[in-house]
Amino acid sequence: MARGSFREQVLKVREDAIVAAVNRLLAEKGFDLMTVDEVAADVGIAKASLYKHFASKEALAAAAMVRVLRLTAEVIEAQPPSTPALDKLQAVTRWALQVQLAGEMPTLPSQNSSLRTELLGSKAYIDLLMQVSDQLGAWIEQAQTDGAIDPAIPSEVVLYTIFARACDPVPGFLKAGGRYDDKTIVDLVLATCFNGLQSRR
Amino acid sequence: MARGSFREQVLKVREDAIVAAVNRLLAEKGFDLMTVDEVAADVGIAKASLYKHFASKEALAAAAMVRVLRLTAEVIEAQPPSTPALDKLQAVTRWALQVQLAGEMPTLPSQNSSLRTELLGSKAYIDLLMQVSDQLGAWIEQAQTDGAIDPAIPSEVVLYTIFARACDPVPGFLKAGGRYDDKTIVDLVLATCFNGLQSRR
DNA sequence: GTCTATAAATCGATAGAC
DNA sequence: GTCTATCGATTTATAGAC
Repeated sequence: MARGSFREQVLKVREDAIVAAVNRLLAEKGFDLMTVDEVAADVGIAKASLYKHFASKEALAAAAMVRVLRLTAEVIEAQPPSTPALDKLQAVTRWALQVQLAGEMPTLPSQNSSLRTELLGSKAYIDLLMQVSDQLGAWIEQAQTDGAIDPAIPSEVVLYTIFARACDPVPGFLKAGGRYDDKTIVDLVLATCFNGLQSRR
Repeated sequence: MARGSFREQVLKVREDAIVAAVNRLLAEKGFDLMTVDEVAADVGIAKASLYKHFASKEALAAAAMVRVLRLTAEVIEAQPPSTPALDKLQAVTRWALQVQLAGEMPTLPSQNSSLRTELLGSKAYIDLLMQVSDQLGAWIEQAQTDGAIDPAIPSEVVLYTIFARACDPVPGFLKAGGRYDDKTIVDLVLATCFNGLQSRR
């Protein structure tokens, strides 16, 4: 049992390294431009070895998405219960923007059908996605009850709008411009998202 | 001259058909998943003939982007001068959301470097991009002077935020949900963008 | 300029030895 | 499980006849 467990741990460490590499490459180049050869080279193993761990390129991407959803769930759970719902939502959104700005947010093309199939077939992915959505959804409705978030906006729209910050191109544009540091960019985008472009009087 | 002009017109019609097909395919599948074979089949000509009109796949994409920028410039010019700047900005943003929702907004991966090179090397693209940016930028600063748009937000951030509505995934998600018609979706996303998620009191 | 046919390169995936 | 070597399919791009 001890040797089996050790072996499993070695395996897990290697698979973690693979998923981390996939995560980085997905964030850098996206799914279509990421090649399995690159992933193998990045991890330092042969491509055939990689396919002993993951059945396909789509499975690699799904594993990276599960990883980032797990991190998201952890950030959600780390929010103090006494905090107002709006603040929790902003904190999670801020975290997502920071991850994206750090070049560590994997991005998937929603058009790719083979990828969609793989994701929808992954129980770990679906379960985590529902868990995250449910928790954020509860906060959204609480914030709307509080009057902090506009009750006229369907909670579904609020959820999608927050989710979309993870692949918002605006932070990248502002970073490329070089006029603002990361914290300022996050503050600007977060404020634009929650306050809107129009003046508040 | 007349025959030459006629020939040129025939050529132009064919090239317009090519660019329209590219535009549709870019909107549907994105640059990486769009193949030149598909474009040729869609237009109804051989692939080799296509390459007589455009030098590369990147050149095809650039032509589609020039097309949509031209349309954008037309929409901008069609705004009545007496309209308040904020209303003009909202009208243009609304138009972009409608085009995207209709599946006619070409989308390019900002990560692809060969594509970036092609776009930056296209004078027509750069000129139109600057023209559109300058006109929108002037309206943004006017709206900030009016107090309609928050003067605390750098105009650059406002511009990027409006530009980003052209590739916002939220309209597509809402459409896939099937609970709202196109006009409602546009209204919701537009309101979220300009008013923000938080309540206005 | 349009076609058929094919070159040239890339990439996902696998065979088979160790 | 890891490796080397390679298959098979796809895709961009071009050659050459008409």
